[in-house]
Amino acid sequence: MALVLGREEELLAQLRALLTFLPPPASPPAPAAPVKVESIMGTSGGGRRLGSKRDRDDDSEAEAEQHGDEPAAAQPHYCPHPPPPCKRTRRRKNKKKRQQSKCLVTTVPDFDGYQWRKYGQKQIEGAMYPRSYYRCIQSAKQGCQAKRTVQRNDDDGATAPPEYTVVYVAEHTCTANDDALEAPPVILETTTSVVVRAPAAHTDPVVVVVPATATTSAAAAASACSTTVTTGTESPAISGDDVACCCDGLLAAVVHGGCGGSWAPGPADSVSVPSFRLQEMEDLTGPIRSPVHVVPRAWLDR
DNA sequence: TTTATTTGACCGCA
DNA sequence: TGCGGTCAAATAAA
Repeated sequence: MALVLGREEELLAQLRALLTFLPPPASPPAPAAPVKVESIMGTSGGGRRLGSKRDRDDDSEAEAEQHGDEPAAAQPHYCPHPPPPCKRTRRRKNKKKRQQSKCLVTTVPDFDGYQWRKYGQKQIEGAMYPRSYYRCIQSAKQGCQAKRTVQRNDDDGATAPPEYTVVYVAEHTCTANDDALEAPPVILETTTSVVVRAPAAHTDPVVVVVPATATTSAAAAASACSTTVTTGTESPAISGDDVACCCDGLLAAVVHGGCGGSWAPGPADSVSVPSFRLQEMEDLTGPIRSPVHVVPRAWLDR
């Protein structure tokens, strides 16, 4: 028993460490701004210019205008009226130095409590799937520097649900979304149950993090999604038997990798989560949803 | 009209 | 020099 408690504490510590990039434990999670239920990349946008804007000379103006989106603090060296030595006066803010980052492998890349806006996508050398680049949706309003990249892990398509490697760069500096406290966020009301897949390839424990109110048992949590959490490039130190605990509104379950093989995919393993359903990730050919649909703790307490 | 996404070009770092 | 990250016009959806 003491052993289990110790593991819980260990898990808690790790979760907290991870969640420093996510909603702060003591304060309401930032998420929450009313989000659109549908923000599926594949259904909107899609425009693409034919010519290169950089062939034009009005870049400086556009750059200056664009600069308004970024916080002054984020660009301490930016001069509002610099002689444009080149077409791009605004230079990388976060490329020069490696920023602190955290890596997370998950089947639900959007399930992190924050809203993100995609600003780029790129096919990475040697990667089967393109990498998507997101920044915090509060970057414009509050100058939040948080960013993340989402890339589907290479697989032969045999694994389902697909796993994504999410790398968080820079901590959120945005405060809890005020709007979120004024109006409830829209929770995805997907009616599809989450089909549990046996993480056959996993030997590491699988950490599942879901809102505490979403399920009543760790097993359900584990069934809701499978998320392997890693910090940096290191494997989590989590090990051991199934553990369930509550962590600031989050219910976490650690499922030893060995149990994965015992999970048989199929309808029998579908789990319906009352009042909170995780969104089933669509096939990778589909878009990666940007907005996150998570119940802020403030809402849970109501 | 506003908002969000797509996507080729640009640019810095390794 | 190549790769990865970012920019921003174009464009579709809301």
